[in-house]
Amino acid sequence: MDTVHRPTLERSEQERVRLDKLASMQDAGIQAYPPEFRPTATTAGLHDRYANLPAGEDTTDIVRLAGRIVSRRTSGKLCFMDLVDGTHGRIQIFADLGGLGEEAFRRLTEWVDLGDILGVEGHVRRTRRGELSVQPSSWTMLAKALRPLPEKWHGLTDVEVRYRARHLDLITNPEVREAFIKRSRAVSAIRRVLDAEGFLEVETPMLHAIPGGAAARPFLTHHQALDLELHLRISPELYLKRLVVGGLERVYEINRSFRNEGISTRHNPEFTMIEVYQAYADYSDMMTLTERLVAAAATEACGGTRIPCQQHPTGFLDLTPPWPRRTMQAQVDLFLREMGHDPDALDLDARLRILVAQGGTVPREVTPGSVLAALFDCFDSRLLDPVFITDFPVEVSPLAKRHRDDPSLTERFEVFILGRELANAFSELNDPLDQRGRFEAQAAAKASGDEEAHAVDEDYLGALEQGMPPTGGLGIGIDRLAMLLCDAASIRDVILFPLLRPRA
RNA sequence: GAGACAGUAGCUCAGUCGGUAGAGCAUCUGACUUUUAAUCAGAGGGUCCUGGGUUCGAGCCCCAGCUGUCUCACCA
Repeated sequence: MDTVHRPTLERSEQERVRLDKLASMQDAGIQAYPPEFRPTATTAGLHDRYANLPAGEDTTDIVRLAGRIVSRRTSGKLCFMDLVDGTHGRIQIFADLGGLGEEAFRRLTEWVDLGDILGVEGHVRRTRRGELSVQPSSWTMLAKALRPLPEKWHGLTDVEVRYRARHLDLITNPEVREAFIKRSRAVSAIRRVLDAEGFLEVETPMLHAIPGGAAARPFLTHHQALDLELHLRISPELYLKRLVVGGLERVYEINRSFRNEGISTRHNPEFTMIEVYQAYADYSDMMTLTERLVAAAATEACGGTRIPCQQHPTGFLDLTPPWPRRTMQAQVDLFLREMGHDPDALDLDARLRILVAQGGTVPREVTPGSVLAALFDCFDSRLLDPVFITDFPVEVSPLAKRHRDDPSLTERFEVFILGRELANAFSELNDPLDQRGRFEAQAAAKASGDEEAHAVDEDYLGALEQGMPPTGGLGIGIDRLAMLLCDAASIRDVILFPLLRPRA
């Protein structure tokens, strides 16, 4: 923890040494933080360009290279350093007395510490031991590091410090950097697919007077000038559908949403979703869209749709479309049969008893639909391979359109992978009177103590009354998708700065 | 919100039965012009998470607190 929180006046021995070196540079009239250095090469670029340079071979090619010094080996009149840059290659700096001259070499060994950002200019060569190197004729301190790096072999392992001081984590642990690059690639692949299909990326408010679009406890905040209680959004859904009413027939938002709930390996209070709305589409269109988006993300981030996975018994996770589609009823029947029950012989009371025996949450209002959903929740963690669970009961789906063949169900699905919900989608409810009725049922639940129930949103109802075309809507958890692609056990491994309690 | 586990040098970690605080890397000094976890010799570096308690004596035992991790609950 000292790495993170140390009063600036209390310096460790190593920090005092570095401050002394800084002072010594300043005494010599040399800037430790100069304004400019233009590299002409990158570490990865040099490895590409000189891949075939034989060991022991020298070139006359002069390059300017900049990056962080992560390792150093001095040997009398030689000094080997490893320099790392943003392309995340590693190039050896082969500094010698002959190449630098006496003063520059002495200053190098005197002033340069592990962790400093250095610029070097020199020629490219490959050493007899086969290490591609730059032999500098000059060097420039670009940023003196006043704190030491974590240990070179074990790196930084203390998870608390890794999250609080993510910069150290990124410098030290290459796999961490790789994970965030994968996440970024996945998101840009999703953008490319949607942009190519004519979707418009939009931004909607994060400050909501009425939090809607999901069942969740919101964060509260306050606007001074308007003297207004506001909530951080729990979902952008209702605003996005207003845009569809307004004629923006294909929209999406990659959004940060906020839910005032517990923190776990699968939950961060602020998290990233993508929501997509497409007019004149329904939930089966959203299923194929989900498959396209996830496949594109996996291909871009991992090079394919079959990816390594420690949590899967086979060691792999196959995301290749198409994925099976199964109604919630059929899935629950499967579970019940696995337990030795005959689903057709179970009445509501019997199902309720099984629910209680399984340790499930008994719904506030016991109906066939709510018990079905509660039973499903008992077992959903078993769904490892991608599967669409479809046709949710209307009671638990206040924003989804009723099923065309069964008004007690909705045209809704969720995608489960590794026992976790990855996506949630439906044919959007565009019947304003039905929607009003659903809101009122939610409001009644809220009045009887359900803190997460939906409130009646008159502005949204007004928009629906204007007429929303039949629309398919889809939400995908980006953090959870990133977890899959990165084979990460914790959501904190794919969120750069997960929420932690502040240190005093 | 509940339980289990953890916190010792800049980093990674030992620390026996309660009896002077340890190692490796890093740092400092010295040697070395082909090293790459470089090597060799020497040195410095500690609020043992915090606060109480027990004890002649606490890194170690007890209590409380702080922070984190995991599991559970709520949820995506």
